[in-house]
Amino acid sequence: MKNMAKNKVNIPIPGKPVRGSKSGAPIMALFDLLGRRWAMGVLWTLNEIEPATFRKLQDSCETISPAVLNQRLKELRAAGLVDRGEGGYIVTNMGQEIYTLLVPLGSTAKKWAKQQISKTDT
Amino acid sequence: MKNMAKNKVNIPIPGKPVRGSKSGAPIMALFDLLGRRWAMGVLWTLNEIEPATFRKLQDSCETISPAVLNQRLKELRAAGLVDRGEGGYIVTNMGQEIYTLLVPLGSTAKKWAKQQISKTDT
DNA sequence: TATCGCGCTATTAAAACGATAGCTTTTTTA
DNA sequence: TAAAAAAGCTATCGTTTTAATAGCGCGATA
Repeated sequence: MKNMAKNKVNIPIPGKPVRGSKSGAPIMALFDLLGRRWAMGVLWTLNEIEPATFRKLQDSCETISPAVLNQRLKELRAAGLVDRGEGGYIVTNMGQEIYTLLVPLGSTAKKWAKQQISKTDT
Repeated sequence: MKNMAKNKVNIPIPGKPVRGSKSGAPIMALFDLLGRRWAMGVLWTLNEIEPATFRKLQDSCETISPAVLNQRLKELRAAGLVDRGEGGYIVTNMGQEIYTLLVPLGSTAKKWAKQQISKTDT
Protein backbone atom coordinates (compact mmCIF):
# COMPACT_ATOMS: atom_id res chain seq x y z
CA MET A 1 0.00 0.00 0.00
CA LYS A 2 1.06 3.44 -0.76
CA ASN A 3 0.29 5.24 2.25
CA MET A 4 3.22 7.47 2.18
CA ALA A 5 2.81 10.97 3.37
CA LYS A 6 -0.68 10.70 4.56
CA ASN A 7 -0.47 12.49 7.80
CA LYS A 8 1.66 15.14 6.38
CA VAL A 9 1.75 18.52 7.99
CA ASN A 10 1.67 21.05 5.28
CA ILE A 11 2.47 24.53 6.42
CA PRO A 12 3.35 27.59 4.38
CA ILE A 13 7.06 28.29 4.11
CA PRO A 14 8.12 31.92 3.99
CA GLY A 15 10.27 32.53 0.97
CA LYS A 16 8.48 29.92 -1.07
CA PRO A 17 5.20 30.36 -2.90
CA VAL A 18 2.30 30.72 -0.52
CA ARG A 19 -1.29 31.79 -0.86
CA GLY A 20 -1.14 35.45 -1.76
CA SER A 21 2.52 35.71 -2.63
CA LYS A 22 4.54 33.82 -5.19
CA SER A 23 7.70 35.03 -3.52
CA GLY A 24 6.53 33.95 -0.08
CA ALA A 25 6.10 37.25 1.73
CA PRO A 26 6.14 36.56 5.49
CA ILE A 27 2.81 38.21 6.14
CA MET A 28 1.13 36.18 3.44
CA ALA A 29 2.72 33.00 4.73
CA LEU A 30 1.42 33.82 8.18
CA PHE A 31 -2.03 34.58 6.81
CA ASP A 32 -1.92 31.29 4.99
CA LEU A 33 -1.24 29.55 8.29
CA LEU A 34 -3.65 31.50 10.49
CA GLY A 35 -6.29 31.69 7.80
CA ARG A 36 -7.21 28.07 8.17
CA ARG A 37 -10.30 27.01 9.94
CA TRP A 38 -9.93 27.18 13.67
CA ALA A 39 -6.28 28.24 13.60
CA MET A 40 -6.75 31.58 15.35
CA GLY A 41 -9.47 30.20 17.57
CA VAL A 42 -7.21 27.43 18.80
CA LEU A 43 -4.33 29.81 19.42
CA TRP A 44 -6.61 32.18 21.26
CA THR A 45 -8.25 29.52 23.34
CA LEU A 46 -5.04 27.77 24.23
CA ASN A 47 -3.64 31.05 25.46
CA GLU A 48 -6.50 31.42 27.85
CA ILE A 49 -6.25 28.00 29.37
CA GLU A 50 -2.75 26.71 28.87
CA PRO A 51 -1.36 24.32 29.63
CA ALA A 52 -4.11 22.16 28.27
CA THR A 53 -4.61 18.52 27.47
CA PHE A 54 -6.01 17.62 24.09
CA ARG A 55 -9.46 17.00 25.51
CA LYS A 56 -9.50 20.08 27.65
CA LEU A 57 -8.61 22.16 24.64
CA GLN A 58 -11.21 20.37 22.59
CA ASP A 59 -13.83 21.13 25.22
CA SER A 60 -12.84 24.78 25.40
CA CYS A 61 -13.18 25.11 21.67
CA GLU A 62 -16.75 23.94 22.13
CA THR A 63 -17.38 22.59 18.68
CA ILE A 64 -14.13 21.55 17.10
CA SER A 65 -13.74 18.00 15.87
CA PRO A 66 -10.75 16.02 17.10
CA ALA A 67 -9.45 15.49 13.59
CA VAL A 68 -9.29 19.18 12.86
CA LEU A 69 -7.93 20.05 16.27
CA ASN A 70 -5.17 17.54 15.83
CA GLN A 71 -4.39 18.87 12.38
CA ARG A 72 -4.21 22.48 13.55
CA LEU A 73 -2.06 21.51 16.51
CA LYS A 74 0.40 19.75 14.26
CA GLU A 75 0.57 22.79 12.03
CA LEU A 76 0.92 25.25 14.86
CA ARG A 77 3.66 23.14 16.38
CA ALA A 78 5.45 22.84 13.07
CA ALA A 79 5.20 26.59 12.77
CA GLY A 80 6.65 27.02 16.22
CA LEU A 81 3.66 28.75 17.76
CA VAL A 82 2.61 25.90 19.98
CA ASP A 83 4.52 23.22 21.81
CA ARG A 84 4.04 20.49 24.32
CA GLY A 85 5.26 20.69 27.84
CA GLU A 86 4.32 19.71 31.34
CA GLY A 87 0.60 19.53 31.53
CA GLY A 88 0.00 19.39 27.83
CA TYR A 89 -0.06 21.89 25.02
CA ILE A 90 1.36 25.33 25.57
CA VAL A 91 1.93 28.45 23.52
CA THR A 92 5.52 29.31 22.61
CA ASN A 93 7.02 32.79 22.90
CA MET A 94 6.43 33.41 19.23
CA GLY A 95 2.89 32.16 19.62
CA GLN A 96 2.30 34.53 22.50
CA GLU A 97 3.75 37.40 20.55
CA ILE A 98 1.24 36.78 17.82
CA TYR A 99 -1.54 36.22 20.31
CA THR A 100 -0.73 39.55 21.90
CA LEU A 101 -1.20 41.23 18.58
CA LEU A 102 -4.55 39.55 18.16
CA VAL A 103 -5.86 40.64 21.54
CA PRO A 104 -6.91 44.14 20.43
CA LEU A 105 -9.13 42.47 17.88
CA GLY A 106 -11.27 41.47 20.81
CA SER A 107 -12.63 44.93 21.47
CA THR A 108 -12.89 45.81 17.83
CA ALA A 109 -14.83 42.60 17.35
CA LYS A 110 -17.35 43.79 19.94
CA LYS A 111 -17.74 47.07 18.13
CA TRP A 112 -18.14 45.22 14.87
CA ALA A 113 -20.67 42.89 16.44
CA LYS A 114 -22.86 45.82 17.49
CA GLN A 115 -22.70 47.25 14.03
CA GLN A 116 -23.61 43.95 12.48
CA ILE A 117 -26.45 43.32 14.85
CA SER A 118 -27.96 46.76 14.41
CA LYS A 119 -27.79 46.19 10.69
CA THR A 120 -29.73 42.98 11.05
CA ASP A 121 -32.51 43.88 13.42
CA THR A 122 -33.67 47.13 11.84
CA MET B 1 -30.93 19.09 -7.81
CA LYS B 2 -30.47 19.64 -4.22
CA ASN B 3 -28.41 22.72 -4.40
CA MET B 4 -30.75 25.64 -4.20
CA ALA B 5 -29.48 28.84 -2.69
CA LYS B 6 -26.07 28.49 -4.10
CA ASN B 7 -25.18 32.14 -4.31
CA LYS B 8 -25.75 32.46 -0.66
CA VAL B 9 -23.43 34.60 1.40
CA ASN B 10 -22.99 32.88 4.65
CA ILE B 11 -21.22 34.92 7.26
CA PRO B 12 -20.95 34.34 10.99
CA ILE B 13 -23.42 36.30 13.06
CA PRO B 14 -22.24 37.52 16.46
CA GLY B 15 -24.66 36.39 19.12
CA LYS B 16 -25.53 33.24 17.25
CA PRO B 17 -23.52 30.02 17.22
CA VAL B 18 -20.27 30.42 15.36
CA ARG B 19 -17.14 28.36 15.03
CA GLY B 20 -15.58 28.43 18.47
CA SER B 21 -18.48 29.79 20.43
CA LYS B 22 -21.97 28.48 20.82
CA SER B 23 -23.05 31.82 22.21
CA GLY B 24 -21.46 33.73 19.34
CA ALA B 25 -18.66 35.61 21.05
CA PRO B 26 -17.66 38.54 18.83
CA ILE B 27 -14.01 37.55 18.62
CA MET B 28 -14.91 34.04 17.55
CA ALA B 29 -17.36 35.34 14.99
CA LEU B 30 -14.64 37.57 13.61
CA PHE B 31 -12.17 34.71 13.56
CA ASP B 32 -14.76 32.67 11.75
CA LEU B 33 -14.97 35.36 9.10
CA LEU B 34 -11.29 36.20 8.80
CA GLY B 35 -10.23 32.60 9.16
CA ARG B 36 -11.42 31.69 5.74
CA ARG B 37 -8.99 31.18 2.96
CA TRP B 38 -7.81 34.42 1.51
CA ALA B 39 -9.95 36.61 3.75
CA MET B 40 -7.11 38.42 5.51
CA GLY B 41 -5.02 38.44 2.39
CA VAL B 42 -7.76 40.14 0.42
CA LEU B 43 -8.37 42.71 3.15
CA TRP B 44 -4.65 43.40 3.39
CA THR B 45 -4.11 43.68 -0.32
CA LEU B 46 -7.15 45.82 -0.93
CA ASN B 47 -5.92 48.22 1.72
CA GLU B 48 -2.68 48.65 -0.14
CA ILE B 49 -4.18 49.36 -3.52
CA GLU B 50 -7.70 50.65 -3.02
CA PRO B 51 -9.74 51.57 -4.78
CA ALA B 52 -9.42 48.54 -6.96
CA THR B 53 -11.36 46.92 -9.73
CA PHE B 54 -12.08 43.24 -9.46
CA ARG B 55 -9.34 42.36 -11.90
CA LYS B 56 -6.79 44.65 -10.36
CA LEU B 57 -7.43 43.11 -7.00
CA GLN B 58 -7.26 39.67 -8.51
CA ASP B 59 -3.89 40.50 -10.05
CA SER B 60 -2.54 41.88 -6.80
CA CYS B 61 -3.53 38.75 -4.99
CA GLU B 62 -1.37 36.92 -7.48
CA THR B 63 -2.90 33.49 -7.29
CA ILE B 64 -6.51 33.83 -6.19
CA SER B 65 -9.21 32.37 -8.37
CA PRO B 66 -12.06 34.64 -9.39
CA ALA B 67 -14.64 32.40 -7.76
CA VAL B 68 -13.00 32.61 -4.37
CA LEU B 69 -12.26 36.30 -4.69
CA ASN B 70 -15.86 36.95 -5.49
CA GLN B 71 -16.99 34.84 -2.59
CA ARG B 72 -14.70 36.59 -0.12
CA LEU B 73 -15.71 39.99 -1.41
CA LYS B 74 -19.37 39.18 -0.91
CA GLU B 75 -18.66 38.07 2.62
CA LEU B 76 -16.49 41.04 3.48
CA ARG B 77 -19.12 43.36 2.10
CA ALA B 78 -21.87 41.63 4.03
CA ALA B 79 -19.70 41.98 7.10
CA GLY B 80 -19.25 45.66 6.44
CA LEU B 81 -15.50 45.60 6.05
CA VAL B 82 -15.47 46.25 2.33
CA ASP B 83 -17.69 48.28 0.05
CA ARG B 84 -17.88 49.53 -3.46
CA GLY B 85 -17.34 53.09 -4.43
CA GLU B 86 -15.87 55.23 -7.13
CA GLY B 87 -13.14 53.30 -8.76
CA GLY B 88 -14.17 49.92 -7.44
CA TYR B 89 -13.79 48.09 -4.18
CA ILE B 90 -12.73 49.98 -1.10
CA VAL B 91 -12.22 49.25 2.56
CA THR B 92 -14.74 50.65 5.02
CA ASN B 93 -13.84 52.39 8.24
CA MET B 94 -14.43 49.21 10.17
CA GLY B 95 -12.34 47.33 7.67
CA GLN B 96 -9.52 49.78 8.08
CA GLU B 97 -9.74 49.56 11.81
CA ILE B 98 -9.25 45.85 11.61
CA TYR B 99 -6.55 46.23 9.00
CA THR B 100 -4.72 48.61 11.29
CA LEU B 101 -4.69 45.98 13.98
CA LEU B 102 -3.28 43.46 11.54
CA VAL B 103 -0.44 45.69 10.41
CA PRO B 104 1.85 44.88 13.35
CA LEU B 105 1.63 41.26 12.30
CA GLY B 106 3.78 42.27 9.35
CA SER B 107 6.93 42.72 11.35
CA THR B 108 6.25 39.79 13.61
CA ALA B 109 5.74 37.71 10.50
CA LYS B 110 9.24 38.65 9.37
CA LYS B 111 10.66 37.60 12.67
CA TRP B 112 8.73 34.39 12.49
CA ALA B 113 9.91 33.81 8.95
CA LYS B 114 13.54 34.02 10.02
CA GLN B 115 12.93 31.59 12.81
CA GLN B 116 11.21 29.17 10.48
CA ILE B 117 13.87 29.41 7.83
CA SER B 118 16.72 28.89 10.25
CA LYS B 119 14.91 25.85 11.51
CA THR B 120 14.68 24.49 7.99
CA ASP B 121 18.14 25.04 6.59
CA THR B 122 21.06 24.07 8.81
C1' DT C 1 -19.68 47.53 -35.74
C1' DA C 2 -15.75 45.02 -34.05
C1' DT C 3 -12.73 44.81 -30.16
C1' DC C 4 -11.41 45.15 -25.47
C1' DG C 5 -11.40 45.20 -20.55
C1' DC C 6 -14.20 44.23 -16.73
C1' DG C 7 -17.05 41.66 -13.53
C1' DC C 8 -18.19 37.77 -12.75
C1' DT C 9 -20.39 32.85 -13.47
C1' DA C 10 -20.08 27.85 -14.84
C1' DT C 11 -18.01 23.55 -14.42
C1' DT C 12 -15.58 19.89 -12.57
C1' DA C 13 -12.27 17.85 -9.57
C1' DA C 14 -9.52 17.88 -5.51
C1' DA C 15 -8.84 19.13 -0.84
C1' DA C 16 -10.55 20.44 3.58
C1' DC C 17 -13.99 19.97 7.18
C1' DG C 18 -17.48 18.00 10.21
C1' DA C 19 -19.58 14.43 12.88
C1' DT C 20 -19.03 10.38 15.07
C1' DA C 21 -17.24 5.88 16.37
C1' DG C 22 -13.79 3.67 18.51
C1' DC C 23 -8.90 1.95 19.15
C1' DT C 24 -4.59 2.43 22.04
C1' DT C 25 -2.09 3.86 25.84
C1' DT C 26 -1.80 5.91 30.32
C1' DT C 27 -3.62 6.89 34.75
C1' DT C 28 -6.85 5.96 38.55
C1' DT C 29 -9.35 3.57 41.52
C1' DA C 30 -11.28 -0.22 44.00
C1' DT D 1 -3.16 -5.39 40.52
C1' DA D 2 -7.05 -6.11 37.75
C1' DA D 3 -10.67 -3.31 36.10
C1' DA D 4 -12.39 1.03 34.88
C1' DA D 5 -11.87 5.60 33.34
C1' DA D 6 -9.60 9.19 30.91
C1' DA D 7 -6.55 10.86 27.45
C1' DG D 8 -4.89 11.17 22.82
C1' DC D 9 -5.69 10.56 19.01
C1' DT D 10 -7.09 7.78 14.27
C1' DA D 11 -10.57 6.00 10.91
C1' DT D 12 -14.41 6.65 8.10
C1' DC D 13 -17.44 8.88 5.22
C1' DG D 14 -20.65 12.41 3.76
C1' DT D 15 -20.69 17.50 3.01
C1' DT D 16 -18.61 21.87 2.05
C1' DT D 17 -15.00 24.66 0.42
C1' DT D 18 -11.38 25.71 -2.61
C1' DA D 19 -8.84 25.39 -6.93
C1' DA D 20 -8.20 25.77 -11.81
C1' DT D 21 -9.79 27.24 -15.94
C1' DA D 22 -12.98 28.51 -19.59
C1' DG D 23 -15.91 31.84 -21.09
C1' DC D 24 -20.35 34.78 -21.08
C1' DG D 25 -22.70 39.40 -21.06
C1' DC D 26 -22.02 44.23 -20.95
C1' DG D 27 -20.44 48.87 -21.49
C1' DA D 28 -16.66 51.68 -23.22
C1' DT D 29 -13.68 52.45 -27.03
C1' DA D 30 -11.63 52.39 -31.71
